Amino acid sequence: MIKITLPDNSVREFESGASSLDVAKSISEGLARNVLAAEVNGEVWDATRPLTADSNVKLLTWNDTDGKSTFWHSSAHLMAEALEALYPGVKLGIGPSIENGFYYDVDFGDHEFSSEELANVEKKMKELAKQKNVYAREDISKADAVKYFEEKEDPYKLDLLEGLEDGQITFYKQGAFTDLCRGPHIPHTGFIKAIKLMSVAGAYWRGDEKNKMLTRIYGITFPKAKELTEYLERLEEAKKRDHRKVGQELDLFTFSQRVGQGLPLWLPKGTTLRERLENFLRKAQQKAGYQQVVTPHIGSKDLYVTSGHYAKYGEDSFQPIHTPHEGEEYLLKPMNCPHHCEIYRSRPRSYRDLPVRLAEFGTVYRYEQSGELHGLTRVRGFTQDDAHLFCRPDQVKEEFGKVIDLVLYVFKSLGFDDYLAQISLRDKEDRAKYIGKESDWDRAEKDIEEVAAEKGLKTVVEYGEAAFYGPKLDFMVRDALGRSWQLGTIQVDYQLPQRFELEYKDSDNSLKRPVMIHRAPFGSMERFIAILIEHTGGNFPLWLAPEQFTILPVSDKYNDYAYDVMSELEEAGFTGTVDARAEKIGRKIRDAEVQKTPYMLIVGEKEMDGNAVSVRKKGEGDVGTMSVSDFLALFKKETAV
RNA sequence: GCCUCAUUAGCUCAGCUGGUAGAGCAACUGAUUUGUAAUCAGUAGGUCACUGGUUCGACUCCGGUAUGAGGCUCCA
Repeated sequence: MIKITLPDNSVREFESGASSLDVAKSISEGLARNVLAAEVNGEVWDATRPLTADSNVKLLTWNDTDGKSTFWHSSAHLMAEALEALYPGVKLGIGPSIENGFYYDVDFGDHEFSSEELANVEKKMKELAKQKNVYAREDISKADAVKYFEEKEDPYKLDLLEGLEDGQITFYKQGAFTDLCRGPHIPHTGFIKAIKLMSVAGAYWRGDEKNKMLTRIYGITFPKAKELTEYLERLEEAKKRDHRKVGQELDLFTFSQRVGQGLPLWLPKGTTLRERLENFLRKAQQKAGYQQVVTPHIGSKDLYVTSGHYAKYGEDSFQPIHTPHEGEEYLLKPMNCPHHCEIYRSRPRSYRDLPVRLAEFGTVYRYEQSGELHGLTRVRGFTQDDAHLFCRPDQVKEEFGKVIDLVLYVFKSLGFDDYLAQISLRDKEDRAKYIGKESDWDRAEKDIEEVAAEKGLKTVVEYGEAAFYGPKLDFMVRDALGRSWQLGTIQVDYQLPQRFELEYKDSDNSLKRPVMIHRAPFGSMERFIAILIEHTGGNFPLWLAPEQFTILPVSDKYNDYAYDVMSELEEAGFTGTVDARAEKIGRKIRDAEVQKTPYMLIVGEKEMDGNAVSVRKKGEGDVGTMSVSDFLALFKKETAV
């Protein structure tokens, strides 16, 4: 007999060889019907795999992340089975689960697989799912595995096998399909009730562009049809909120072929939104002791040779601009830090001056591969809400902590409540891609980890995600649709101060080297606004809305009064317009609603006589008539950040 | 940059297997003076992304280029 300990610490006894599924059955049949996999001593196993020793068992269902990923991984196998049935001779690459569903990379040989064929594959999958084929695990020797795939002439699986050790290789079989797979899998295909193949895309074998391009088929599956419907509805909602679409509808920004790809043009309303955000941050930074600076959009090539960026990115950047006669070379600035370093150097600094905090909404230009460009989230010219903090080594932790406070204040003010801090450290093996002294790195990495812990941040550590000059703390926020975005970043840097020979006179009269902290709470204005648009669906908080109110006169007899009210509101610092068109009030309301204007003020006979406005709130409707001064008070209260 | 797909009026989209284009909204003109989500009528607007080719004839078929979309790779 073996002892199985469940998460609630209860212990049950079973005969050796019983499976997690048997454990589930002993609790309830209903549970057994929903068990997809089990976590056995911290490792995810097939629910059907025999337990042969005392173990801690956690049963995994659809509600567990690992349960879901097992479900989707098994779905990938199901799709592979359908593909083999429909397209004999296809070669299979890898088929993992992903955040939303799964994919399988397939080599169709000469056949060009088109998205129109997806429905057919889906049908076959449904057919196979109904057969409730069991996913069977089998240990196999490396030699036998190689033999199997040699006979099948599958170069990709053979490639994978090369990296595996004998004795650790398993096959999984369901129905007529056998795959090299570590597992685990759900008990049988019958669990997969709702299937949707989403799209087809190209993907290089092993993600290396030197390798052959395979056809990647994305799909998603669910244990219930209703969940698939809900998922598709969420996708629809995301599509509706796409910042590229909303940006066009609300006249925020545009692109022009003539200007160039990846170079956004900000329209008046978008500019207002952007300036409101900048002013908000400027104010917060002023309070936190930052000083605003302005630097040019280009800089001598030498500046970037000094910073080390030219060596690393020169080839993959916009190429230098040459002066006509002197043969000088300038680069469009890809970042602001070198310029800020020179500002630091502009005069001798004392230890009493530090920290020096230089902030700039600095526009930078980076050559991004054409295929990478995407709306406002990935562009070639963008503005960073940048700042560089020059401090003494003993101030690093405190300064870093203050930056965290600022970033969190920004998130809170803008309604991003769900976030995670990612500590980005060096790659554990490949150290060649980083510059600077080992001891500096060690210290910086340690500082970041400590401050994050002291601030009580929810963190994850990612190795290999550091910048080439130092470790980072990146904030990942989750938006209203549950999608995760990387926003603000804070980076510790010992390298640039050294390369630029930055110094300060310490209390003992010796020259010391300051430490730099790079930080950007928004990241870039462009990207942040894109995320904000999708987070809010274009329904910006009142204090950010480009047009905060529209005054709607019932007829042109009241236009003069409408303009009077507008002046009064504008004088109080708010922005809006009068819709003076010869349209009916219903039409004016509709247009203001479509433009997502937060407040509509309807004025006619009554209002003019009483120096009042009828207030209509977007999405809510009529909220009654009030005097202009009462409305102003309400407005002021609501725009306070 | 690579793979796949797309590009028709300012916007959203029709246009069957080749016979040079159409709607709704927007714009403009006129009428209407309007009370909480679209007033009516008229006018104008397109080298069908660009560029080669096949054809008696190309929006339609084929090649190239540009731009966009979904991926891959990349991201100071």
